[in-house]
Amino acid sequence: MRIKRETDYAIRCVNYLAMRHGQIAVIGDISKNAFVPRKFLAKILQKLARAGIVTSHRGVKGGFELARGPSLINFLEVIEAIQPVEMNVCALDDRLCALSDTCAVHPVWIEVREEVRRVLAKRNFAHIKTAGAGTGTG
Amino acid sequence: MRIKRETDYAIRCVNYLAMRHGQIAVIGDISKNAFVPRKFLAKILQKLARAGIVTSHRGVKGGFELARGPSLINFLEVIEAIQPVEMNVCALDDRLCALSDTCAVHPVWIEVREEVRRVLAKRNFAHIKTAGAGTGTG
DNA sequence: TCTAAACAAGACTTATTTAGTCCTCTTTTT
DNA sequence: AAAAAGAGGACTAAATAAGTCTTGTTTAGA
Repeated sequence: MRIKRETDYAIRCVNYLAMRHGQIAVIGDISKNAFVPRKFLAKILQKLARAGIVTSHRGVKGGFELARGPSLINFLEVIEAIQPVEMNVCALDDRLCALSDTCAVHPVWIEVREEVRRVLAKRNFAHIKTAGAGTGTG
Repeated sequence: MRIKRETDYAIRCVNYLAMRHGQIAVIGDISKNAFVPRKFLAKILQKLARAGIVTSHRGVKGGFELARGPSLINFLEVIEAIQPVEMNVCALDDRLCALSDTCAVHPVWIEVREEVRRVLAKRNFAHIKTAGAGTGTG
């Protein structure tokens, strides 16, 4: 049970922007500092922008910045900007499992999913200790 | 972020054995009732047996049964018999990410992983309401 | 108003993982 | 010894993940 690499990249990217909150950063800059492949990062930033987590500026002097303060952005939203937190398919959408109606385990998956989402929602980007150099992968 | 189908099958399989705790069930029987492909289920049961969750009996009159009472088996162990709970790769093993040492996000993934594991460990197979017919998928 | 520096977006490609099947072997009861 | 189980490795196909490529649009500034 693992997040996608893309999601890890998104978290690191947001973390980098959080460290330089207030400044506009260009894709190439974020790419180098968060160690994310440039082209791939461009896609990720688009998703974060659509989710309202970052703001993009086009044109010469363009780039990206956080849409809000780091303390107002949590892990859950960043993750869900990239991929759903499902745990089990049925917990996200009953219709994806033919047996949900009668299944005794189904309600447990629903509960588990909600608890996990709460765990993720508790962490925001002001919580992260920017101790020293670190921007690296997790 | 999702468990594998195989893991879902394992949970349903253990749940079925929990419902008929005390009896030995044959693969074909479990397969029909838990709606898991027979050959695939055989593999899953091997993993559950190696993990000490079920006991296998070979030969004629053979089959499988729970190794302990349903209240003594939790979601986490069944899941981890099939796949690790990682969240992010680095949270399972630092060495899988070159940047773990300096990464500011790394410690957060470690915490999150432990909390998620606790959430899963809280659910055991006595907790599951076997209300009516239900054995279906989640 | 032209140009260069940015981002936007969809199509495409490749690698990896998942979800199984198949075949052969061993064990155990009758 | 025969038949009914499980054990285990090799193999395959489908799905998903991870990225690249190409072309287009926006904007600041000379």
